[in-house]
Amino acid sequence: MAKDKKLVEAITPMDVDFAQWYTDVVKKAELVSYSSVKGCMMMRPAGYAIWENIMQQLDARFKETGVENVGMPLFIPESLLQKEKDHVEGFAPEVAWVTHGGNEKLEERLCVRPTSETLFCELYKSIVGSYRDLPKVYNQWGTVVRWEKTTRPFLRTTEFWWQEGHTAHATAEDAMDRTIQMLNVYADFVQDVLAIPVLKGQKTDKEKFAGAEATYTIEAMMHDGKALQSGTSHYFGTGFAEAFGIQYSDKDNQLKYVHQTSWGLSARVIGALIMVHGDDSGLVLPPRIAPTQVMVIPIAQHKPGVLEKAEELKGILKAAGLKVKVDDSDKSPGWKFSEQEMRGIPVRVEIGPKDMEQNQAVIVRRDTREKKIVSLDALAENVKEMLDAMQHEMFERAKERLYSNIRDAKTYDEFKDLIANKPGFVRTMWCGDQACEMKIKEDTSATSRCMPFEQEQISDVCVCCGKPAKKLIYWGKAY
RNA sequence: CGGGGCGUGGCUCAGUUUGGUAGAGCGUUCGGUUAGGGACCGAGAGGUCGCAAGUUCGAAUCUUGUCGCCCCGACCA
Repeated sequence: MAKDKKLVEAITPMDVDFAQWYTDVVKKAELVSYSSVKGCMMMRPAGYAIWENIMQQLDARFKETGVENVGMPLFIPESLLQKEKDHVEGFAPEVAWVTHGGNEKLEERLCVRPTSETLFCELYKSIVGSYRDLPKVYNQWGTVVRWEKTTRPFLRTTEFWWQEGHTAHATAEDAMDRTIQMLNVYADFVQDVLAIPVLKGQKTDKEKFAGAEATYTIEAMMHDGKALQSGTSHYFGTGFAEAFGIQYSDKDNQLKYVHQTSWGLSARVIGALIMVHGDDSGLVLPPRIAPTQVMVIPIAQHKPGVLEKAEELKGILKAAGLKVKVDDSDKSPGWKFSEQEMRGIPVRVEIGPKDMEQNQAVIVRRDTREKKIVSLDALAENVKEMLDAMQHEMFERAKERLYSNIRDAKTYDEFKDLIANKPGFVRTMWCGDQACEMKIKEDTSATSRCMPFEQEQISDVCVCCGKPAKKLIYWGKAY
């Protein structure tokens, strides 16, 4: 067995420099390339295929709940953006403006959508008149632009891929139900498919979406203990409806404002996939999201029959419903192994002359590197079993890491010590006062992540000011 | 927007202190040998040194300006 370092010489080890490790993995797995516009990334086939799988599987889940897809404009007139006060204040600092069409200066400048609440409001105003028109549960897949100061592939880019759902309902209850329903869709998807455990809860007023009455979030913990907000669902009440005049005639013949929601999940979750599951050899993809689940690697492929056998195995595995490729490139086997590992392909099948003599193949699991010699007659069953075990154990491992890195603090000294010296989240009681939130951020650079739905009383007083506690809340350093 | 770093073949970089007309490794192309953890030999292709102005007989190197990127902080999915 060769020295391990040879396998990964191109990737900076996580422990040495986590940020550099992340960048290396993104590049070596060929997920993206940088474009000539700062913060705009070009998603390459390996990266886009992951996003395609996310879109397909999430979209299917949306549609089961009655979501309909639409396509909305890229541009928003300044006047439209400005209709909701909190919203425009929140987004104005980071929008890109179009001032010219061809050579003509525009009478009114247009912003490139940073999010599309205002556009959906414009649409709903024109198509909702009666309670019979409700609810409207629309979603769009697309990109938006936010002029970020600093950018990193997937985690924070100027233009990013996402979906944004926007709904209008007759009652506050219906809107709130939808808000929570979509948060649960996100949580289930991220946990079941991406194998990333999340904490569900509500954002504080300080952290909530510009224009929302309440924001709910799923928070994931990266390998370095930092938080990544991985999906959000907002309850708007009638704020936008009042600003945009979206009213309907109810059964009682009264004119009423609609109650709205919006919810979004972005390609940022690919960053979470990398930072939750990746290791020093590169990406590790959960089988359910991997664009290629099995790579068949022929050994000594020039020898008669080897390539043919590899293709035959691919056929068998495909017939069993798996996504399979054969690496028939003119590289050495060692190269191909490393390549498969960097790209995070869950299982590889090694097939060479020695195996063929014995009607067997070697199958290797990406996350644990567990090797198994299996009879070709039972190949598909064994590979499937391995994929299932991997999916399951990846989630369990991540969950174990998440919960073992959440610590309770009752006093402020304890809190500061934990934030400074331990990776992960800290759980405390909080008085609900924004002043304490600001002080904590000032003192420790940690921000509130969420107030979990399952509330407990772990102390009677706020960890910061000592006043009576109102909420159990998670804190952490965030991406 | 503050702090730090960096712009030289596709990539990573050396050369800049002391000015003399551009180099290495990797990749790539062709030919051959190899093959169970990043194989090897031989031959080739590929660069107005980020951009602009200046100093000089002569600038990758010195001066001034400018643009861009990366990393760390303040804000966001």
